[in-house]
Formats: sequence, structure tokens, C-alpha cells
Amino acid sequence: MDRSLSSKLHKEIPEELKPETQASKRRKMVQKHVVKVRIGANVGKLKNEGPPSDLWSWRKYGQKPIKGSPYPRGYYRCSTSKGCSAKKQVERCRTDASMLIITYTSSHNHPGPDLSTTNLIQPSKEPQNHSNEDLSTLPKQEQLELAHDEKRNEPNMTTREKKDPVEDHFHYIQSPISGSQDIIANQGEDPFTVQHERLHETVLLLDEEPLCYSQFMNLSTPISEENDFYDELEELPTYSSFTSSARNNFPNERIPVVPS
DNA sequence: CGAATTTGACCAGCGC
DNA sequence: GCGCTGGTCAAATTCG
Repeated sequence: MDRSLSSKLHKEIPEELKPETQASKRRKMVQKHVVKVRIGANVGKLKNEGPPSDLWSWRKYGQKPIKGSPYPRGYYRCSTSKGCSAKKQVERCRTDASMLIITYTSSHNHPGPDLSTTNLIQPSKEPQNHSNEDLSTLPKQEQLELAHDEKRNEPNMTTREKKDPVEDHFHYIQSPISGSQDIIANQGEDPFTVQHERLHETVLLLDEEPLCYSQFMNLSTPISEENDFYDELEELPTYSSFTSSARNNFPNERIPVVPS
């Protein structure tokens, strides 16, 4: 039909997405936060348990095969709030099928679910758990795919993971740190790593239940939490720039404390 | 029945 | 200037 027309119109009338966002959204300077998630049998687990670990709800709005990667990339948009422009891309690491690369774009322009009452959040410290969120966020289908793929890609691992509840959990790796850097360096050719100066990679290594990982993405809001989070992870070089830009982007969000 | 997901097409940026 | 790739939209389909 007039898909092109409406499409065009849509793109020309960036109601929620200001022209700026739209324009830059294309392929330019978009605040990105790359998170690498190590997935395991967890996926299945999640499905079975289906805990509302995810603070935001994401709606998939697209999927595309990525050049150079055998796995397609899924495009998700925050459906918690209508006007929220928060988005995320989920794809699997081509070098490590057990690695999920989640790229967060934009940020939530809404407080989102009450983090403090979600009970998912720990009092303050314990930044470790920010993982399943992603998987849980992933539409069941995605989770299924992941789980299936996992088995397909690493049949021996499947059995292992099933036997190893410990390894069962995701592994988030904070990038800026040596270890994570290694991982990222591994894919030096990765577009993520060479995205732009505004790109922030965050790889977390978690071995626990998922939790407020979304908070982290919600840097616009729970800055303090995020701060704690990072604090625990040590001082991250990229983090500084990350926060600064984050602050820059959401100066009027509720940022109770600004780490100096 | 409604909401979410899937899939194909279109558009725009970027590299050659 | 052309072609390629990534990103988004919208209709159709599926699931709860």
C-alpha cells in the first residue's frame, strides 16, 4: 500500500523522535551501550520460571540478518511507556555463540517500573545481578531460539550447563576492565567497538540471578544505583565518559546524586 | 479479542 | 554516483 508514504511520513514526523534523534539514529552519533551477555541454559530456565525480572517491557519491531554474522539481530523498543524511545538491539556474538551482544540505544524517558518496589533491586550494593533481564526481555521466541541455538552450536555444552547450575547463569562482563577488554578486542572488527566515541561498551560478568540490570540502562534515572554498580566493578575508564554523556543527555531526569 | 511477534519492504547513511 | 548494509515501519500471523 502506501507503506512508502506512511513510512516517509513517519520518518518525517518524528513526534517522539525528534529529527535530531531520527537523523542521528540512522547511523551516526547515537548513544549506545553495548552489553555482552553470556548465555547458558539459563534461557531455558527463564522460560520455565518466567520471573518478572525485567523491569521494562520490550517489543520487538524488527529483525535483520547482519553481514558477517550468522545470527540475525533483533530490534526492540521499550513498550513500557508509549513515548519512550529506548531501544535495544540483540544479537549473538559471531565469535561466541554463547555470547549475546545487546546494544542499548537512547534511554528511557520515563521512570519506568518502580525499581525500589520491584523487590528485584537490592538495597544498594550488589550490582552483580543485571542479567537475565535481557533474556527475560527477550520475547519467548528469542529465548527459545537462543536456547535452541545454544544446543545446536554447543551440544556438549548443553549437557554441561544442565549439569552445572552454576554455569547456568549468565555472565555479564564489564568491558572497560582488562578482562572484558580482551573480549572486545577479540572482535576488533566489530562495528560496536569502532562505532563512535559516544559508544559505550559494557560487558558484565554475572553469575547470579538477574535483577536490576535494566537499571543500568536506565542510567537516566537510577544514576546512583548505576554508580554503585560501577563502584563495585571498579573504576571504569569508559564509564566516566559514559556517565558524562549520559548526564548530558538526561540532565533533567531525576538524578539525585551526581558522582563527582 | 487483544497484544505481541514475525516478516518483507522501504529509506537513508556510508563506503567504494 | 552506485551499491551495500543497517534500521524502521506496517501488515499479517500467532499466542495468551
